[in-house]
Amino acid sequence: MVQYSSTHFNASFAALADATRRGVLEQLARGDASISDLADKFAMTLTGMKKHVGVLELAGLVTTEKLGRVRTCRIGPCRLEEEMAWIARYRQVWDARFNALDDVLDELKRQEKAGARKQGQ
Amino acid sequence: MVQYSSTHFNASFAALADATRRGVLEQLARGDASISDLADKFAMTLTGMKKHVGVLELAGLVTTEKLGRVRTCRIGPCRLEEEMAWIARYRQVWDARFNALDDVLDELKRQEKAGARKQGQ
DNA sequence: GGAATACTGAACCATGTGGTTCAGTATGAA
DNA sequence: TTCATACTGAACCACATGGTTCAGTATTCC
Repeated sequence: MVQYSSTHFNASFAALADATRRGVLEQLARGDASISDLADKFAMTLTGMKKHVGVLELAGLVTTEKLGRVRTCRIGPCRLEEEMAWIARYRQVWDARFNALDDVLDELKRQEKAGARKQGQ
Repeated sequence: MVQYSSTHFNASFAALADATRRGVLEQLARGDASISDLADKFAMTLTGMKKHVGVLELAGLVTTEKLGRVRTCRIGPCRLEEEMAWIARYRQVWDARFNALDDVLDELKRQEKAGARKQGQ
C-alpha cells in the first residue's frame, strides 16, 4: 500500500473541515485577493482571516506574497489529488463490500425460496 | 451553485482529518469489527476508540449495532460522493485558472520574443 | 451465583481552534 | 510630515478534540 505522509492528509482535510476556509478557496479559485478583501467578504476581522489563510497555506492550498502593504493570496500548489485518490480507493472497497453483502442477501433469499417450496410440498 | 449542507461537509472532512479514524475506516472496509477489536488494533483504550467511532458515526461513515455485550461497527451509508464532487469541482476551477495563467505567460513570452526581434533589427 | 468480558459515562487534562481586541509596524498618499 | 491603510503579533476567551482513568452496568461463561 502506498504510504502518504499522514500529517499532510491531516492538514488538508482539517483545512477543508471549515466552511469559511472552503469559501475562501472557492473565492480564490475565482481570482486572487488580499487578506482585507477576504476578511471583508467573510465578515471577519483581518486577524481572524489571517489565521484561516495561515491554515490553508500550511496545507499547501494557498500561497501568499506580500507587495508593499498588501498580502495577496492565490490558490496554491496542492491540488488534492492524493486526497481524491484516498477517497476513491475507500469508495472502491466500500462498493466491493456492499456488493458482496448483496450477494449474500441474494443467496439467503434464494435459499429461503427453496425452503418455502420444500415446505409447500 | 448547488448548496450542500455545510455542517455535513464539516463533519465528514473533520472525521477524515485524523489518521486513527482513517485507519479505522480502512479497517472496517475490510470487515466489521467490535470496539474492542479496534481499540486493540490501534493501541488505545476502549473509551478512546468509542469516541472515534462516535465521530465517524455522526459523519455517517460508520454504523454500529449492539448485540449482547458487543457493539459491532461497520462502514456506513456516507460514500463521500459530495466530498469527492466538491474536490473535483475545485480542481476543475484550479486547472482553468492555471491554464489561463499559462496562456498569459505564453503571450508574454511571445511579445518578448517579438520585442527582441524588433530590437535586433 | 460469581467472575470475566465488553461496553458506557463522567470527569479530567493538555492542547488546538475559531474567533476577538489591542497595540504595534510598515507603506502609500496628500 | 502627517494621516490613513494593511497587515502582524501577542494575549485572551470559550469551546472542541484526543486522549486518559475510574467507576459503573449489562452479558456471558463456568
